[in-house]
Amino acid sequence: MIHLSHNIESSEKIFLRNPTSTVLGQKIIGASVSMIDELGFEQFTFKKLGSEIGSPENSIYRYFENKHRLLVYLVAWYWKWVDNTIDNALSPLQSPTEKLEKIIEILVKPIENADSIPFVDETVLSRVIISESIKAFRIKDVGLQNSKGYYQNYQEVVERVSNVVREVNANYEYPKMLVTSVIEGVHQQRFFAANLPSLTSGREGKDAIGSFYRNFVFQTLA
Amino acid sequence: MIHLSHNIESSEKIFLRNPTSTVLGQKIIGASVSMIDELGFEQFTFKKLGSEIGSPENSIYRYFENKHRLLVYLVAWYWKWVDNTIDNALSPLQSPTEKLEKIIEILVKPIENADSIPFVDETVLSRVIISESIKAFRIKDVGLQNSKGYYQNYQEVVERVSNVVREVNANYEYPKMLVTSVIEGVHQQRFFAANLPSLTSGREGKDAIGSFYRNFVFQTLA
DNA sequence: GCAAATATAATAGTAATACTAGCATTTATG
DNA sequence: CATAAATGCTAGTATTACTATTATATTTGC
Repeated sequence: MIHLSHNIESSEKIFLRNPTSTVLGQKIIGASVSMIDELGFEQFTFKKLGSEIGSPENSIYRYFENKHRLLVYLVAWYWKWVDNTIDNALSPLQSPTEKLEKIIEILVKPIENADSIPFVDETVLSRVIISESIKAFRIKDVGLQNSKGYYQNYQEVVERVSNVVREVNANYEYPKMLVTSVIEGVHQQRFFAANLPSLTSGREGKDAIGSFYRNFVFQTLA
Repeated sequence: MIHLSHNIESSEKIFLRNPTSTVLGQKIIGASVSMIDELGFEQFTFKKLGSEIGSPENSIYRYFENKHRLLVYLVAWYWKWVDNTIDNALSPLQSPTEKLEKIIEILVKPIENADSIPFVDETVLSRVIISESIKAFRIKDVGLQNSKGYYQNYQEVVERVSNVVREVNANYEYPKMLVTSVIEGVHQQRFFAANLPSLTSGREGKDAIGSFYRNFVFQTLA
C-alpha cells in the first residue's frame, strides 16, 4: 500500500489528518474518487461526499481543509503510484531506450490491474487524474502550494523520467519540457479522445496516442 | 473589431445578450479579463465584477448565464482573434513550411500589439487564456457544450493549422493531435515557466518553448 | 479491563456564492 | 416624442464552504 505521509515528511502535509490511517479517511478517499469521476470536480462537494459515506461534512473537514486540497492529495497519491510503477518496471539491465519505451507505455496505457490500493479503484483514479488534475495546478496561488511541497511526487516523476531522457541523449537541452509535454499531452489527448473526438486524430482500436508520443520522444532525442 | 456574434450564427449563442453591442457589455468583457487575470477564475465572481464596473450582478446575468459561460466566451473570442491573426499572416506565396513556421510563431509568441479590440487588453487576455482556458474545456459536460458549438472557433483554428500540416506532409497520420498538442503544450509550458519554473527547461532570454515546439513539429513531419 | 485520549456525530450556526423575480428608471430607436 | 429596450434597485432563495460546541463513540496505553 502507498502511504503518502511517508513521502513528504519534510514538506507541509496536504492533509490535516492522515486519511489512510482510519476507516473514515479511507471511505473519504474511496468515495471522493468515484464521486469526482461521476460528478466532475466542480459539482463535487463535501456535503455530497458526507451523505454518500454517511458522515457529516465537518468530519471530512478534519481530514482536508477543502476540496481542492483533497484533489491535490489524490494527484500526489497518483504520482506516487506512477513513480512506484516506473521504479518496479525498470531494471538496470535495460538500455536507456528500453527504459524510456517502458516509461512511455506506463504513462500512455490506461490502468487495468487495480489492486495495489485496497480502497481505491486505480482505473477510476486515473480517469479522474486525466480530467481533473490540471485543476490542482492551474490556479492563482500555485507557487505557494508548490513551496509547501504539494507537487513533490509529480516533480519526482518528472525528475526520474528526465534522468532517463538524459541517459538516452545527454546533450538534449530540454528534458523536463519534453517530459511534462508528454505527461500533460497524453492526458489532454486521452480527454479529447473520450470527450471531444473531433479535436484529436486516430481511429478506434489503434494506439494512436502511444504511437504519437513514442514517435515524438524518440525523434526528438534522435 | 472582432464580432463573435457573426461567427457562430448557426450555433447556439454563448451569450444571452451580445456584450460587444452595448457599453455595459463592453465593460463586462473588459473588466472580467483583467479581474480573472488578477484573481484567478475560481476567486472571480459576478458580484465582484459588478462592484468593479458599478453595476448590480443581475445586470451581468442578463449577458451571461454564469461565469463559466463568460469564460467560454472569452476563449471563443481569443481563438477567433488567433484565427484572424493567422489568416492575415499567411499568404499564398509562402511555402507550406513557411506558413507553418509563421503559425508556430503566432501560437508561441506572447502577444504585444494590443489594439485590435478597443476595450480588451490582448496581452492580459492571452495570459488569462494560458492560465484559465483549460477550465472552459475540462468539464464533465464538455460534450454537451461542444454540441452547442461553443468551441467552434477553437476547432476552426485546429482545422486551419491541420490543413497546413497536411500541406507540409500529406501522409502524416495525426495532424489534429499534433496541432492540439502544440497549442495546449505551449500554454502549459508558458504557465510552468511563469509559475513553476522547476517543471520546465530553458534559460531566461532564450526562446526555449518556441525552439522546442518548432523542433517538435518539423521533426515529426520530416 | 478501565481510564484517558482521541475520533466521530449531531446540531447549529455564518458569510459568501450563484443565482431569480419584479418593478422603477433611464437610455436608445424609429 | 413615443415606444421599446436596457439598466438599476431591492429583495429574495438555495447551495456552498466553511466553523464552533458539545455529546457520544472508539481506540490506546497501562
